[in-house]
Amino acid sequence: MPGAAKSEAVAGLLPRMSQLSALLNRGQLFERAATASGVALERPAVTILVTLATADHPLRVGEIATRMQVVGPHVTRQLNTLEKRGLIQRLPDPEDQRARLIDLTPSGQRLIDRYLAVIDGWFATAMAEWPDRDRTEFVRLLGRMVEDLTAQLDSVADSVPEDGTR
Amino acid sequence: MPGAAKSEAVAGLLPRMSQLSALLNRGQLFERAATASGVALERPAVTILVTLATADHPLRVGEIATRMQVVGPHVTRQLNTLEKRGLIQRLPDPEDQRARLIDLTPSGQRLIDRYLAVIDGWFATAMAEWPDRDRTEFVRLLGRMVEDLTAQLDSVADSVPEDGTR
DNA sequence: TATTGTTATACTCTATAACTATA
DNA sequence: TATAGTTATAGAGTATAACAATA
Repeated sequence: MPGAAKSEAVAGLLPRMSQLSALLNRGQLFERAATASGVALERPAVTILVTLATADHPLRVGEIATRMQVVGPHVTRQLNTLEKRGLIQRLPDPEDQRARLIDLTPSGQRLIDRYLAVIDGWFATAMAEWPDRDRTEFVRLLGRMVEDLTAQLDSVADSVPEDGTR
Repeated sequence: MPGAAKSEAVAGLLPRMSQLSALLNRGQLFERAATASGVALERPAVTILVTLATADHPLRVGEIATRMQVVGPHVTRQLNTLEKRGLIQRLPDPEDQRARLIDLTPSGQRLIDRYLAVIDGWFATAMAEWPDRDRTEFVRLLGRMVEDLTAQLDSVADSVPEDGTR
């Protein structure tokens, strides 16, 4: 049987990941960072700005949705708000008249830079006592975990067609 | 200035953590595991069972809420469903007549064991190619990150009393 | 006919407010 | 008077359905 690793090693992984997730979603990481950086936007809107800032080039609506793992209409609604506030702009995509390229305005870039600076500062402080090597390793392993877990879930989805096993 | 670590090392941490969180919340880790293990419950209800299973002894309602980082009424509502289905039971707390101790029934224990076995199996498969050392390190560092980030956010909350800075 | 994005609507999850019982 | 839990209600976040425009 391939693919089965020691299960004892991974016991306790789900609770930890859930806690981390709760910290992001309800532990007010967002809320407090927004306050501390003077950002008066809802969480989903900020998430879009973070996605755009991380991409460093304009993204299509569909691409934003994929990266955020949400559906298109959700992105559209947030973009409407962000556009009204002058934080993003919808540009025509020269390669496809149906699509739009979403880009940060200078004002949007400044805002999200402030926000990310606060968060990164908190992360840095939280890990201040860590050995350098642990910091590097954690970022690396976290990235790999996201990749491998995504692939694993995709393969599960493929092998369980429609209605599930039962 | 104490507490400031290299910020370059932590750049990219937020996107990764967000992705992991999205995988848990919307990437259908839960939904697929529930299907694969034949668990017909909503996500919040399963989260409570996981919390109880991880604790290995009965918990008060308030303690469940704290561990899940949610408020009391949310827990109560889920418990009502779980009790009706015979998966948990409310026992009197001998030390305080106001409190109740929530415990898994044998049926609830079996159900959550099946569910956790599926998830742990997926985690193990996702990390099958990892060196043993990386697996261990990841679990350790993830645990420490949760601790340290929680402490950091608490200290931020303390230093920003009511209305925030601006 | 398939795809990109939008609008309108509905659902899931969690919080706040008001209350009861015990400390 | 404060605390543990419950009930009822409200809100935030995201999904599904129906549609328009371009490919």
